[in-house]
Amino acid sequence: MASVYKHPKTPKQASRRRARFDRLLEPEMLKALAEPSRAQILSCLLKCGRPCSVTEVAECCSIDFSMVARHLGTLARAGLLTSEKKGRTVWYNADARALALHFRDLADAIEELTPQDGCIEDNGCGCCDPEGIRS
Amino acid sequence: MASVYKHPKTPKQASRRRARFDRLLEPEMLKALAEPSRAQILSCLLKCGRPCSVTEVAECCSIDFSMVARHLGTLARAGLLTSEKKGRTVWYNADARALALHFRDLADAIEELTPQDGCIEDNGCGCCDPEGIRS
DNA sequence: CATACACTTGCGTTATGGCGTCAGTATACA
DNA sequence: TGTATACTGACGCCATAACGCAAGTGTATG
Repeated sequence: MASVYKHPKTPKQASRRRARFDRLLEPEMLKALAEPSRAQILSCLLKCGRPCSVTEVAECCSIDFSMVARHLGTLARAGLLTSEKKGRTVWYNADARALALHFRDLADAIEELTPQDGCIEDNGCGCCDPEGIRS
Repeated sequence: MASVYKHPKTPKQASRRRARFDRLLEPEMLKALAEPSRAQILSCLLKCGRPCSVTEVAECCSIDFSMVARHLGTLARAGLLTSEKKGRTVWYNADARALALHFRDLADAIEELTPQDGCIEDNGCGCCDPEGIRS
C-alpha cells in the first residue's frame, strides 16, 4: 500500500530517500529485466511457480541452451532469481512475492521522492539550485 | 494494494494475464530506466516535482547538454515523462503518481502470474509441457 | 532583419551486450 | 572407469547505443 507523502524534514532524510530510490532502481536489475528474452524466461519461471532446471527453461522458451544458461545467470546475479545447485543440475526459482514487494517499494520510493502538489519550498533535493530553478 | 491470487479459470484468462505482464514489462521503458544517467535525470525531475526545461535539467546533473536532451527524449518516448513545447523551450515533467501506479500494477501482475503455494495443477501457462515439466 | 536562445540532429568513436559455437568442468550412473 | 548428462566459460561476430562535438532548426527579442 502507498505511503502518504511527507516532506523531508532534514537534508539527511532527503538523502535517505534518494538512496532508497537509487537502490530500488538498481541498473543491473533493470538491465536484466529489459531484455525481452530474459523477461520471457522470468515469466516462464513465475508461471511454473517452482524451481526449474536450465534444461527445462530452455525447452520452455525455444532459446539456445547456452543462452538460456547465461540469461538465468544474469537474472540470478541481478537478484531476480535464486539458484540452488543439487548434483549436476541447477534449480532456478523466481520468488513472486519478493519481486512484487520490490516493485511496491519502488512505487513508494517514487512517491516519497516527489513534493506534494503545489509545494514550492526547497525540497532538499540538492540537485537543483533553488534560486535558479524555481524562478 | 495487492490483489489476491486466483487461479486462471480459462486459457483465455491466463493469456490475458500474460499479456498484462508483458505490457507492464515493456522493454523500451525498462531500457530507458536501466541507464544510470537517465535514472538520475528522472530522479531530478521527480524531486523537483514540476516541469523542467532541458537547460535546467542539464544544469542539475552535470551531463553534456545534448546528451540530456537525448535522454529526456528517450524517457518521454518510453512513457516515463510527458513533454510540452511552449515557445522555444520544452517542459518535461515526471508524473510520480502514474509511475508509482505502473509499478504497483506490475507487482500485481507478477503475483497474478504465479500459482498458489503448492498448486501443482496445470496453470494454463502454455509455456511448459505439463507432463514434461511437472514430473 | 540580425542576434541570442533553446533545443535537435548528424557524425565518428567507443563501449556494451546479445548471440552461437565449441571446448571445458563437474556430477551421476552403469 | 568410461560414458552420458547438465551446465559453464572463452572466443569472435555483430548490432545497438552512449558519448561528445559541432552544425542545423526553430523561436523569441531588439
